[in-house]
Amino acid sequence: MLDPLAEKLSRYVNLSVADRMWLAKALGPARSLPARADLIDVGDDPHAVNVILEGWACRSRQLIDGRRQIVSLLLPGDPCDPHIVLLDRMDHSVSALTPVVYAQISGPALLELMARSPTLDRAFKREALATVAIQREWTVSLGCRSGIERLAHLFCELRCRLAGVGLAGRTTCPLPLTQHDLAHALGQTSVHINRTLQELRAQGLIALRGRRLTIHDPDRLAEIAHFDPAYLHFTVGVGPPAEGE
Amino acid sequence: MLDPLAEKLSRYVNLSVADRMWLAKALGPARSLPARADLIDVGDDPHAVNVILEGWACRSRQLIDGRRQIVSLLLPGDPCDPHIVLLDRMDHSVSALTPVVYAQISGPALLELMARSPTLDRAFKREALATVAIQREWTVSLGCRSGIERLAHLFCELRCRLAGVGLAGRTTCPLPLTQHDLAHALGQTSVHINRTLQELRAQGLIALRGRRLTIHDPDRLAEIAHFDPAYLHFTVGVGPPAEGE
DNA sequence: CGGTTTCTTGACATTTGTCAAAATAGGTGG
DNA sequence: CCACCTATTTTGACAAATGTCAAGAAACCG
Repeated sequence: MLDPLAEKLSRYVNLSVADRMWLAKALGPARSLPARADLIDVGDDPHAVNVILEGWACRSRQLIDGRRQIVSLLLPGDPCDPHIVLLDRMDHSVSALTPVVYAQISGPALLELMARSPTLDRAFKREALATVAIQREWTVSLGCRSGIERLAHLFCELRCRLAGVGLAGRTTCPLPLTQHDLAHALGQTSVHINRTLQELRAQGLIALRGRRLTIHDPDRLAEIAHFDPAYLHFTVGVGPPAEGE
Repeated sequence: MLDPLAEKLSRYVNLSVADRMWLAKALGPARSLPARADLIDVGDDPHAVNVILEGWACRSRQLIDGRRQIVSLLLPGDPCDPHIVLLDRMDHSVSALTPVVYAQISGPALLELMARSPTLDRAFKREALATVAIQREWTVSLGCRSGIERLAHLFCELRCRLAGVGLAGRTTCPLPLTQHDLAHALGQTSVHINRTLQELRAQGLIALRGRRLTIHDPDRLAEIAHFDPAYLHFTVGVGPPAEGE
């Protein structure tokens, strides 16, 4: 998984060897961040696009009384809004949930990239559209799925997205989130998440141990979740399933 | 309100007269749609960008068991994802909540527009970023705001967005949604919305009659809602408040 | 091994949903 | 302008889902 970004963009377009090369060259040096640290904070002026290379991060917002909502999860290969550079002020923060390795693409480098390769241009645009679609799907989850459905849906989505960058098998993937994190992402209490997880386990649908998720019955889980992967817009087929880490 | 799109884009950049002209020329003929009709349905292949000129529409998703979630509201001036043309299949539908007048910008016309004017290019990109930011804020609302806070937040947001296209005053704006619509947008029951509305009225914060919202105490409403308009990213000031309709 | 984080449990409170019906408002044809 | 029909809003009684608080158990980390 040297280049999860290229891997991810490959789900949207067919990248040429040259595209991959340019992409690699546009990426700045790898940087590391410990868990819980911020990549960007609310109010910062974003000057580059961050790309997650290893580890998990999230976008989150905090209300003044302390309530916190994880608004989206960023997995390896995920760029943070290719056009974010156009904004003057972050309206949310991006922080590491696990230790994270990331790299930056500067604004000018990104522009050059997209000018040079129409394919990459198209890839970034599709990626952005898929990202909004995911955001919409989260809105649907929070708006009208029950506790158990939300959890099931999130698990289906995460497995799919990770599979898209070769980090998940058909029935298993890493899940380095605490129940507290899950609670913040799904708009519920960790206590309630805990009970819902037990329900899923009791029904023999999943196992979750040692930061790894195993889905025993993918079809039934997807059915419970009302999960339809169409919104991920993976137009180019996912490669051979690696039972990856 | 001849050109709500130009008005809206003016919140993100300073449009030149030429920009406005090109914009007007790129827009296809105005089309009308009765309330409840679909502009686009799930599964359709989007071939143009729809721009709302008059009336309100929404993006929504429906689960197989009938549950429905309004995922976002489209007001006059709102374009539906400038790059949507790149997708092959809609993952949600866009439908009219009131009678709607809209126009289309074809894919090629949009590309030409953005090639000709860097300002317009920038405007559409910022508009897209602001749209995602709104989607994120809805995620926050559904994830961690209570019934009364959600309603308050939505009202604050709608007034601001409408003011951005000259359709709202400082304390009043049209609100052509039924309580049923509000319920679908806020992930609650219409019965509960009804009770929450009464609570807001009882506290002397708002009035809502005849499809028009009046906010008696904007500051307190914003405070209750934890509303901070920063996420709308209106970087260019809103013009003189019209007590418009 | 000791300390910290994460997970689990129980009893209980609160919010929100459900169902069903009545009241009101709005729209249309006569 | 009235009468009637339909869509919307409002109410009440009750059920279900989820949150709160507090404490103990287990896992993880150095």
